[in-house]
Amino acid sequence: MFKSVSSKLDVNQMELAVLKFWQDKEIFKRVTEMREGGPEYVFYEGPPTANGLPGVHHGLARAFKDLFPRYKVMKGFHISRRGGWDTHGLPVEIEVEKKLGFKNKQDIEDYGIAKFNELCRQSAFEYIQEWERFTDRLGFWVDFESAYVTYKNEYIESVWNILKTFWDQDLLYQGYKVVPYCPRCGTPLSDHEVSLGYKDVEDPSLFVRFPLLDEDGTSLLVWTTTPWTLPGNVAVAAHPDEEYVKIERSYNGGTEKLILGKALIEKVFGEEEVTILETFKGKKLSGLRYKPLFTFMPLDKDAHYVLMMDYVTMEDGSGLVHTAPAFGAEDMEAANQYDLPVLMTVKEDGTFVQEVRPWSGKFVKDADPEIIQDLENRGLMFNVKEYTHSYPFCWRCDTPLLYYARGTWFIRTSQYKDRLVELNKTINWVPDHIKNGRFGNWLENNIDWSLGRERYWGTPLPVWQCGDCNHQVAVGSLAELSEYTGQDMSDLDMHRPYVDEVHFDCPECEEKHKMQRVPELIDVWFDSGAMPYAQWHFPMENMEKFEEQFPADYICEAVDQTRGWFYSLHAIGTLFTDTVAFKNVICLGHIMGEDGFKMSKSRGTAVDPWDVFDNQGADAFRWYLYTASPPGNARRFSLGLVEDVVKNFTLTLWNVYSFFVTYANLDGWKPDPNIKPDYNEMDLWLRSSLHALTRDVSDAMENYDVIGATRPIETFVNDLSNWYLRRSRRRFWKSESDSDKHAAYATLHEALVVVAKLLAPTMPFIAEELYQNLVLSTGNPAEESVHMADWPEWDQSVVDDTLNQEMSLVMKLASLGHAARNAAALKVRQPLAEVSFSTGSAQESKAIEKYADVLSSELNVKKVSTLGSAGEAVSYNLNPLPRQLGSKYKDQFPQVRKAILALDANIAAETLLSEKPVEIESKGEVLEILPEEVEVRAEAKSGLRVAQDGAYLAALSTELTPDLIDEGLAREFIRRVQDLRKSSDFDISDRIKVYYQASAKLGKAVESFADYIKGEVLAAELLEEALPDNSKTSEEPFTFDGEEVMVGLVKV
RNA sequence: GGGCCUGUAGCUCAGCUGGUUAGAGCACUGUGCUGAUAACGCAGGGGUCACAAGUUCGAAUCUUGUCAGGCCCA
Repeated sequence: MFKSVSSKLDVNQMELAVLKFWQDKEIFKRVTEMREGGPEYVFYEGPPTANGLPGVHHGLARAFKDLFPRYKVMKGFHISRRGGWDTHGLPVEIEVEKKLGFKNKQDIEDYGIAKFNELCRQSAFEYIQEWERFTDRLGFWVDFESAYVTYKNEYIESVWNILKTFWDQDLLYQGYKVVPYCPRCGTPLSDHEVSLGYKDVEDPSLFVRFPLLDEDGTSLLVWTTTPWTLPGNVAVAAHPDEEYVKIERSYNGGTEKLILGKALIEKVFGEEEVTILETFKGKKLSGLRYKPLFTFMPLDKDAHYVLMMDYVTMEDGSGLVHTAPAFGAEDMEAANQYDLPVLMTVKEDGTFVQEVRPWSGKFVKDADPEIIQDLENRGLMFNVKEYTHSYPFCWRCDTPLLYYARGTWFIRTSQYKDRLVELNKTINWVPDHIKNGRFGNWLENNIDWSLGRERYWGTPLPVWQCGDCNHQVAVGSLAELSEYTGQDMSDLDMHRPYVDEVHFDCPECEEKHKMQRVPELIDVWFDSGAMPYAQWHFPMENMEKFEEQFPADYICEAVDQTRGWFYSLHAIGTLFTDTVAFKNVICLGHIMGEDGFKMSKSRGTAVDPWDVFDNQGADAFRWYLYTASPPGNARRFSLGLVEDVVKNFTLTLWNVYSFFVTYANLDGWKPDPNIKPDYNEMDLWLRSSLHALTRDVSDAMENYDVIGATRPIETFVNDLSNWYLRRSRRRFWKSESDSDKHAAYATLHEALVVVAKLLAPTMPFIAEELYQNLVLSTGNPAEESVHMADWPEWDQSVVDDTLNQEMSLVMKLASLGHAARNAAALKVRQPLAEVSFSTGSAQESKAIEKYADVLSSELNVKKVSTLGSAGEAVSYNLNPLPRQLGSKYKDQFPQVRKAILALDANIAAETLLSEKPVEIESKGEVLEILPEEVEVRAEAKSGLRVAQDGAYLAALSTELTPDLIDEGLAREFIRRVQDLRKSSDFDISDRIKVYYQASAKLGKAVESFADYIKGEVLAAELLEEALPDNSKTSEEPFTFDGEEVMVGLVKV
């Protein structure tokens, strides 16, 4: 016996019971243990930070993370599924700052770094219980007990080891990075902070002459909106492939020559007439030297010439870009590429340095007018205008931000650019456009990884510097640090401020205790990217564990991680171990609110994941995420959308399942592998579909194609329910227990069990529920959980493509039959004498005969036939197929088409239907048109009711004989009795006596179909008598087709 | 401002290397079926395939530009 199943499903209750089962039986643990010794499949958990509540979007990532490990385990792989927590970084600090009401870094220093960091340490795990509860309820199996934590000493020590390795290879260096900087607060701002403070402001827009050294009277015309950066100028940038011109114009009573971008002549000169002397590519300007505007600063490198940069545009300005490396990111890039000097003309407080004598001590923006005046005086100013643009201000103090070069630490990733690109080519990206698009482009334009952060809560940069001779050493472990200090450092808390208190003697100049750690922490992305190594405390221990768990077979995060975790893993993998860190990656799009915009509380589009869990359940939540859109796309989300999954998929499956269990229990049926089922055509078709489904889902799983692994199951379950089961019901409830019944049960049981297994990775709860009842309650030997079972194999010999095609044709013809009935206003309960079908080809017509039984019972007709080529009932027309003919005849297609349509359709159709070609004449040429190049469409002549779709046609004879009418009445009668059985709460198998009193015509019909009626409604007797008092009856008589009847039922 | 992605029915999505009058499911209306079904079948309304230009015998599909949304970067 199977556990009896209600047709009503309480999803939440069912899932909670499954969760409890997993817990009680420690299924997750055992699933992992039982596969020990199997091949290893490696999954990395991209560590979240538990300082906020998990939301729907975390559900998305976790649902996708869970899928492939569950699948691979069923394929026999062993998987660790180790969890991890990201605990460092600015977001954690900001949360704590908010709580304490801090405004700036000074507040933190005043409060005390030790106390502050302690709060950060706690805050990083503030919602860890919520995360665990959420993860558990979603059914994401990940091992929290062994989870790695980025703030642990072992973790940090591994990170130090990697950095030390880089240091030894000269990959770690100090350099400049231009950052948005508030001169009043004395601090750089994060991108997030910068984006808070954009305002439209008016700034000067000036065109300045840069006179060429070797060509008197000729100047480069250079544009800038920040005059204060001009004293820092070291070069002018031009685009190598853009067109430039040298023009001549009158000036000061004589003439002058100016060089600028060709496209910008009008913008610059307006109405003024100028003579173009020469046009050339920017390349030609390369290396031209000009006279520096200012010479305040000493130069330690070559400067003041034209260089080639691709970022130069012809959008505005002059096409010649002033370059001051200290004050622009692109400028700094140029400086690195061309080895230009970096002139630090401005102090940290935003005033000019002493060397810039005329404006020394003046705030740079205030010096703008004086600089402009100075250039005017020297005849270098071409013109000055006002210019409105958007410029960032400090969100705290409203001071205009300066882009300003700060000293910081870098990793020389750009040196490995080619290798980064090369290794990326071996990674399987889903969707694949990320590989060469977003991620690939980012690698192609790789710049050195800016590693330093001037913050408090994070992994400290393990570089110590001598306060005397500036000698630096990198420290790769606590043991090394112990050696330097001569003290046991193994208990040191490696965070600030403790690590900063460690001093030791300088090995170079032997100054005592002069080695002091540099102030920086490292970018928190380095923490997460180091996770393949640091989670094992590699290389201090677990060497073999690391080898086994590296690289990852599969990782999955949202698309915002391209430059985050995906990059940090890849960069460290490439530089540290010269391999990829992951082989397959799914890059998810984000979750949107139901309006298609970012989910937002204020617009009311935010969804609490627990509402989904409690109402629709985790399975439907997951299924929606897998099937709604391709993984890389942004997807809309609302409770209603998940509800649709429950209604359309879960409940359909559940009802098939509950139908099966109900009847199997009634019949005492259980699977018996020793009985070979005697399958009928429907069974063969279903099994063929099932095995094809298993094949397709398996292939999709292997290719990380989530849609391909899910949507076909939906289609299958729909066909299972609405075609196989609907057409097979009688086989289950008929009274004989014959081999046909057994075959039906065996087929349905096999389908449900296989579907349960196919759903195990995606809908782990309902899969378990089905498996437990359908497999384990039979007592046959089996694994204890569907997740311990092996992934189903498919049998290619069972897959019959012809059968599948035939059946879909039959479905289509049935559909047309219904349409014809509908058009004739003849309800299905009214039997009809005959239906005829026509298809476009002789081949397809064979299926009509083969499946005549299915069609006749589905459509309630006595006879099924094929519309003959005799042609008495139909005429034909021809439809030339552009796909075939177009590609064959190209631009001749229109004429060919015309010629085909000009043929006598009936004659041509005869030929084509007998699979012979027809000839046409086009432009004097005789062409042979093949049967597969033309679709033959039948059209019914009069007297029949038809429905048609393309070449397919159903023709219904609508004539009603007295016998047919009586049978129709009998069926109406049956329908009323069945409704009454149901509303009287009789059991499906109850035998009854039927009493009735009917109007004359109906009474006669019931009498003549008495045996048929008794069989259908399980009646022992059918009596035209007064209704007994104890009978169940309807309040009113039933009326239909102008007849009337009272019915009373008594249980036997 | 740059890169990548997305835009097809009220909603969620298909539409393969160009091929007739652009499809499915949900929702809506009508109707039929049912001793599994919260369902299902059939029919109907609902589309300038975001917009514009181009290539082609033929464009939702290819090219270019514009607009809107998303993410990342500046």
